[in-house]
Amino acid sequence: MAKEREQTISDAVIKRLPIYLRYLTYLDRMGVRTVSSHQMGKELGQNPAQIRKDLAYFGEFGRKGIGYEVRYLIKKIRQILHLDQLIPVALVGAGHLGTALARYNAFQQDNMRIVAIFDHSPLKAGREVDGIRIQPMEELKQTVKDKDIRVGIITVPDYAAQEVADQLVDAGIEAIMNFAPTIIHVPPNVRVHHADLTTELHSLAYYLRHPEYIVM
Amino acid sequence: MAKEREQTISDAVIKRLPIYLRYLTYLDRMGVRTVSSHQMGKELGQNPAQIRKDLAYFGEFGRKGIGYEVRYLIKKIRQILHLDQLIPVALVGAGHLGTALARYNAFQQDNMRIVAIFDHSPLKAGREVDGIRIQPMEELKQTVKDKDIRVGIITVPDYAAQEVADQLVDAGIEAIMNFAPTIIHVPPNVRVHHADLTTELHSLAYYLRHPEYIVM
DNA sequence: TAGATTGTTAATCGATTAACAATC
DNA sequence: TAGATTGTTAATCGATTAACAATC
Repeated sequence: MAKEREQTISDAVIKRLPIYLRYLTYLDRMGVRTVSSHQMGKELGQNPAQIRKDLAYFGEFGRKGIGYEVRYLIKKIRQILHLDQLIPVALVGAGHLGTALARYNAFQQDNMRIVAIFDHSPLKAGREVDGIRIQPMEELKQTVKDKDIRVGIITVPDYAAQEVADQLVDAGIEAIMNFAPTIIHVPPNVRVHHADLTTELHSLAYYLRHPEYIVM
Repeated sequence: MAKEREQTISDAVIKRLPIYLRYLTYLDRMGVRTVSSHQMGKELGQNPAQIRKDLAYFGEFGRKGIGYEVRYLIKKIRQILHLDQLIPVALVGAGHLGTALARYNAFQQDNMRIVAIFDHSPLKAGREVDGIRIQPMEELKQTVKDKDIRVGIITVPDYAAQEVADQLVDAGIEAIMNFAPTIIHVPPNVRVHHADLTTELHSLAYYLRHPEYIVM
């Protein structure tokens, strides 16, 4: 039933799946059993055809005339995203942002679990964040191996980000989420997502009304 | 010289401008005077033609045969993004993530300045974060008016996000950056950017190698 | 001058949306 | 049965890239 012929699927599609998943999880909590692409599209601000097409890349999950069974679709999307298995995550950089993310509940959900925290500063090593001991950078490689860590989150200052990325790659990490405000370069077999908080905020400024100009 | 005929410019273009700006600022700090679209593209992983085209929407900033003057281009991009004026920002939700962002240096740069922090909890009201007093929600509307606040950052839990968004809109805010893991709905004259930390992380899982399947 | 690089038009590529037969 | 809704193909739309004349 499911198409296992993985034609490469575009990033845009993959980025939407977790959004669908989140809404479906909400519906499930509300006790809703089935949902149509139309309903989902309305709530999420997306074209229903797009939602159907996105899902259809991976199989036939719906029923004509009925819609999608919420629980079943949740299960399927979790499978597609590999969120049906526990994914151990390492966080590097125990500053304000790093510790906030480690404590951030929404972040610790859905089987992605921060299981190790590293920091460059000897002052921080030994402290705990949410029950996880902060380790020195020297222990990164071994810990990644021991705990089977597959994803790294970078929350160090920009000037240190590339060096940390190199170390994560060297330790055998498969994917990196970078919160440092700089572009990092990694080999093609490692996936990087840039969570660009600053650029996101700055692009917002463009859309402000500008009363100081007379616009006509 | 600059085209003031604002054909609507696509979001994709606007989102790239702060990335250019950041790199140019770095170059300036390094003492670099001019840069070509080719150089920029190489560093930022982007097609040079795209960079030239993006910039050309707003004017002729480069010189044929030479490239772009770094300082001049910085100035121009800052103008385009309205970052040449101080933009007062309010942050709502003084939890872990909120306080971390308020203290986050990269966030307090480039004329976007968090000038007020609000929290629902009476326990938090009165405390300070980085010299800014946490105010109760009741004071939001008046403070937004008094301090001419134009942008709101939402860092409350998901279930509270829509309510906070409504209050920000009611107070006359022009743009919202939403960190709560949920979609919020606002009138069309208000701009919302979703900083979707969780979905970003979850989509990363898709790209992990999956040794448990035999892929052929 | 020769080489480099812009700004811009044209070509390509990819993503979104519309439409509809199939069917619950 | 009639109405609803999927999965999918075709049409549209938009964004990216290539190419090149202009020119520093």
